[in-house]
Amino acid sequence: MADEEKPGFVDKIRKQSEDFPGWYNDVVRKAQLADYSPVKGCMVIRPYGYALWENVRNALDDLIKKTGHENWYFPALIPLSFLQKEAEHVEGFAHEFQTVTHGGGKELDEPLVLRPTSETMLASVLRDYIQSYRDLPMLTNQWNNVFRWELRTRLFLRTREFLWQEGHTFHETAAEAEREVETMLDCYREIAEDWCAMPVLMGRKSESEKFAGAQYSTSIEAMMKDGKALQSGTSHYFGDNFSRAYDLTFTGRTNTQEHPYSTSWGMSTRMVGAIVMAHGDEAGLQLPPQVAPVQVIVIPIFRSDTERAQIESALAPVLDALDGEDIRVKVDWRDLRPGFKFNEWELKGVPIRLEVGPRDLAKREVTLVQRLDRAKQAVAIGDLPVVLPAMLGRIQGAMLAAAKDFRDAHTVRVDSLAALVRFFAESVGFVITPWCERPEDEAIVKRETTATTRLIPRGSRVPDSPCAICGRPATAEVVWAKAY
RNA sequence: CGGGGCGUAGCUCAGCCAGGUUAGAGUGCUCGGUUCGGGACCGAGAGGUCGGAAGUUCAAAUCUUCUCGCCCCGACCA
Repeated sequence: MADEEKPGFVDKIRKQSEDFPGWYNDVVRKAQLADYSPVKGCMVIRPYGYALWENVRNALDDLIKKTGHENWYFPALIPLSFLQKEAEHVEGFAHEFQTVTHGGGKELDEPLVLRPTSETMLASVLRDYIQSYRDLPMLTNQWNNVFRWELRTRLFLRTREFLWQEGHTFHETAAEAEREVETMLDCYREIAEDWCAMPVLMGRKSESEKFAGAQYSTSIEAMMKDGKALQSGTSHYFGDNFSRAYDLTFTGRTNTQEHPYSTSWGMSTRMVGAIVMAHGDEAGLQLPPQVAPVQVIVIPIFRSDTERAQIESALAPVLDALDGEDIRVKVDWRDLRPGFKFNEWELKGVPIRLEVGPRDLAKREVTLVQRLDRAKQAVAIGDLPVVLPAMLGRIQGAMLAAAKDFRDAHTVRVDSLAALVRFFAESVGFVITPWCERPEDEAIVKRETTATTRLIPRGSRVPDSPCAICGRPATAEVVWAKAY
């Protein structure tokens, strides 16, 4: 019998193995990450979920600044005409617009669109800020909310309003802009792997999957525990598409009018959903220590005020020391039975539980339990400032390794359409094939399997074998998956 | 927007097919007591426009029509 099935353990959520979407909803809501709101398609991000997002956000914000970018802020409302200048961009986004048509009780002369993304606003404003090659590169970022009229919404994964950062940069040369695209994709990989313990594939999107208005898009793709892919960050190369459409020019080194090359890149609150689906199990959420709002939950076990006082005084110096180690510790003093608290904090995914009661105190010890496998171990109180950071580090590493093993175990290479169809008929995961990059092939595969191309891995070589779908000469290796 | 499912207490649901006292259970919540190392137990209590509207009927949670919302699958998408 698995631990999860024993009486007494978390059983208030649907089973991940039987109903993955139901499990996901239960975990998000019962771990108090988010809830549905009175507004269709929009969610309330609750304190625990927001704290998780803040940890991801802060790590990414540091990286963004370290790589030379500055934060700023633009309006949430964009004049409709701004959005209509770049043909491909409008075509891609127009059906997702949510529009403000009235103000002060009167109809506006021009409708204002709630930003689905801010390329058009940036390009319009930057005409004033970019005059000379000396003003470049302009490396910017903004943290904001964006609005897209999604037909089918899911908490964190797809909502009509979501939080993200959108980076926008402008460069003198195409080569420099393309390096920027790579740099930021690397930042996203770092956030995903080193912070969220989520291994990702990196690479270029196919023509049909790219961002509307981009010359090409790149992304990181992670595998969720149901074998589906989740695009977890994107970095786009625009060439001079936007600067031409918005008549953005600068005076070059040879006194000629030139169009800057631009990029944009984004990572959103979707990452919270990714963490849930990449690490969660039958007992609920499982959080990587690096981003866990609470890394160590202390469950004091006592029956009398005297016992409580003894625990308090034993814990005080330890809590001070852990604070010095920057470990996020919380003591759950609530008047509830320990077993109840064990379950609740497991559901909420806290990496380490520290139990301390009379039996432990008698030996000057505490009991540590890892969320990962419920492994228990007694540790001398004085050793905690050394043991806990090391244990958190090991858990972080183990979670990344487990996620990578899972992905590898669900990744296959095939060389025919028949094999691809068979795989998705009876299995889940990533399939790598040679491909000729014709969109017709993507349409065929989508019709037969509902899977789509996720990306052409960075650094992958042109295969010798022909396209798995149509037999024409292959120009790339591509990863197929069912995607969120 | 197509297909399927569901709206009854904060949450999970029973009751509906075969209309009929004052609409129920578990859980959660409040109070009291006993408890406390894996979701305790006993007792008392609060909590409901049965999603909404119209219709049929002596009588509607239950039947009919319309409508709104939510979930799942698909199309669209971070």
